[in-house]
Amino acid sequence: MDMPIRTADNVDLDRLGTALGFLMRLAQLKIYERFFEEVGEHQLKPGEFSVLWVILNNPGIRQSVLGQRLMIKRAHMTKLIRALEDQGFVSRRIPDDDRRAVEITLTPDAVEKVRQAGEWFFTYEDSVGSNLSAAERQQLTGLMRKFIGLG
Amino acid sequence: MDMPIRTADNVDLDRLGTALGFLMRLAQLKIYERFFEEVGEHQLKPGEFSVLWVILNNPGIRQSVLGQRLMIKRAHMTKLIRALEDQGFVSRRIPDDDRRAVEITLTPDAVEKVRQAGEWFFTYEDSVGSNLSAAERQQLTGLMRKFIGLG
DNA sequence: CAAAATTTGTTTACAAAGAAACAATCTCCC
DNA sequence: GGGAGATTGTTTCTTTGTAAACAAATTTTG
Repeated sequence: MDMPIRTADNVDLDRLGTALGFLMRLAQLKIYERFFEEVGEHQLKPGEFSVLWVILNNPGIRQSVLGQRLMIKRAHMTKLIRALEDQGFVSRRIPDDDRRAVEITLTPDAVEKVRQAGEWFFTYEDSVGSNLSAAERQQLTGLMRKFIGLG
Repeated sequence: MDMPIRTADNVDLDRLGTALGFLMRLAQLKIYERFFEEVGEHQLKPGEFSVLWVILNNPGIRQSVLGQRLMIKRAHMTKLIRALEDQGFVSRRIPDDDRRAVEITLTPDAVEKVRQAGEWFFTYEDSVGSNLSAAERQQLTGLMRKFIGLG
């Protein structure tokens, strides 16, 4: 009878509780939070790592393409790349091909660093969704890929 | 041979392409982007709406509990609630019970507004994931709920 | 019961991300 | 070839969200 809600479990989300967009926002926040609890200050944040990983696997990729694939806006990408350049991770090159564009490559030093970062990053990623069964987890991954429009 | 990646579809994500955390970040960005394309400036942003919706369904809920459920940090919640109060959507009340806490309720005017906002909000939410079959979509919703630890 | 520790919310200072305006280059089409 | 329009990246300004230090109230504990 009109008792104020005192614990998060008692909160009635109503239709919000089955709204996909809402659920995904929650999921992402949860993953991000646990990432910092567990991986802590392992120097590279998820956003930075994903940028570096994609550059590792696609040397010479253009800034615009990188941004499209990772859904990072141009203005923000400029800042990210500059920061990574300042840290000596990447180098930029203007192709003769199209002198507006910028091609990004890992520096020789960074190649090994990023591979190593991949070790713990994917170890963490593999632990995401461990409250699901293996089958469910795989199903979820597949559905997410289809949802996004990958593969 | 060594041709720079020119289109997003050609980008090789390698293991990142099946990493759940990464996929969810992408999914959420995609949903958010489409939200603004389609719903545009329908006055209420997703974050604001979800706060108001939860207050509607849990009158007198405490700020801290609201934050826990929606994964919004205390500092940020303070700002959100104050903004909503300035717009006349919510009122705050200090319970005798615990004079540190704040109980939030919708103003009488806001109740109808939020119900109406629910109309278009959930219409949009229902359209999320329409590139999946109905069965897949339902499966995805269920897996997401389990993943998050709901229900 | 009183001091210590915890919880709740606010404030201030900062980081992450986006929007809009801009400059440079390139493409298209007459 | 030469302008109109599109693309690419940068800059500046604003929004959104977090972190850390704080104040007030509450709970715990010796």
